[in-house]
Amino acid sequence: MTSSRDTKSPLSTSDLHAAVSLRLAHHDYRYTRGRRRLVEAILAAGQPVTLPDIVVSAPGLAPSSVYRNLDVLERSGVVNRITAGGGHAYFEFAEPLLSHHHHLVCVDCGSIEDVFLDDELEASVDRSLAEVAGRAGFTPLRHSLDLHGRCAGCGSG
Amino acid sequence: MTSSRDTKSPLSTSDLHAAVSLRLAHHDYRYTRGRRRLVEAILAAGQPVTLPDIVVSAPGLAPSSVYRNLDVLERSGVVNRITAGGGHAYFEFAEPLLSHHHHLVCVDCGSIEDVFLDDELEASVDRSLAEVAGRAGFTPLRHSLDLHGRCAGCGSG
DNA sequence: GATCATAATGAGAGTAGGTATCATTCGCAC
DNA sequence: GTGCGAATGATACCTACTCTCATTATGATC
Repeated sequence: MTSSRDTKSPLSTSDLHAAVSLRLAHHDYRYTRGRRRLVEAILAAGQPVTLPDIVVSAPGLAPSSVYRNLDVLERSGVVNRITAGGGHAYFEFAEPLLSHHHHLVCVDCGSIEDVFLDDELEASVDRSLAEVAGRAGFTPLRHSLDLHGRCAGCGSG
Repeated sequence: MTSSRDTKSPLSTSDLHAAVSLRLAHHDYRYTRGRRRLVEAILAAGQPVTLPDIVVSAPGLAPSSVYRNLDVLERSGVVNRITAGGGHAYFEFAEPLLSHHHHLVCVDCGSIEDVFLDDELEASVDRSLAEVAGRAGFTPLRHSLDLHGRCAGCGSG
């Protein structure tokens, strides 16, 4: 909302817009008003959001355009799509725009929360994954490490 | 295909059926002929499969019943649903029926391959996740650690 | 083994998240 | 300002999946 920094993002808001603009330009996309509003809606949420979340928080945006632009942003490496099953896909900023992190996925309500692990663990995970990937002739791009369980709201049932 | 053991599964085929039967019974479900054929189709595949995979490999099974029974098997803890985005969901046996493992997910063709990491790394991952989960009031059930990239077939393009 | 209550089946209709279409509008280069 | 290609948005469409319901199978009891 203000210029104060969220600890999760390594970029200031204006740097974020600059980075998004650069990435879009690199793929011959324009950073239009609608796309800027979309980026700001995702930023304002501060956590992974669904299409309904976005449309509700930014009522001027047409759903069809939001779907198309989320796809454009994903192709450009601006956002990541998180498909946790069930209902809608979730979207959040991709890695260099948001620090590397993981998710607490609630199996009851489907909500997704970001969490951060220490670098040492990340390094050993990457090392191990690179090893098994190499064995399978697989070219690694990124890993996803998510914890599935019940969020504080849904209780331990 | 035969009675020889796949290193990925800790159970023999007959033990698998017994375990499935037990889990279904525990949820007041019957282990019918159709469900047995479904379990055998997943077993024969030896890797995560989609609904079309199953229907093609076991043509007698009606899609609507397969969908329903995959849901029953999932509720009973027999299979896990893997939603990697894109098209169909993938299914494979759940943890105690299949050794704990992770996935190489191809971002091009969507194929999913199982890989196994050493226990020490798994333990430190669980430890770290339990820590951040506790901080968020989150009750952990299981973790998913998948590597996204390009499979040997799709190349490093 | 026959009976019976109940669960499972399967064909088809229905739902929902997401995509494609296309006429209109906008953005940027000149 | 003009012109051209890209972006927009309303709507139609697609498809993965679920629901419905009449029929059939299952297994517990006798």
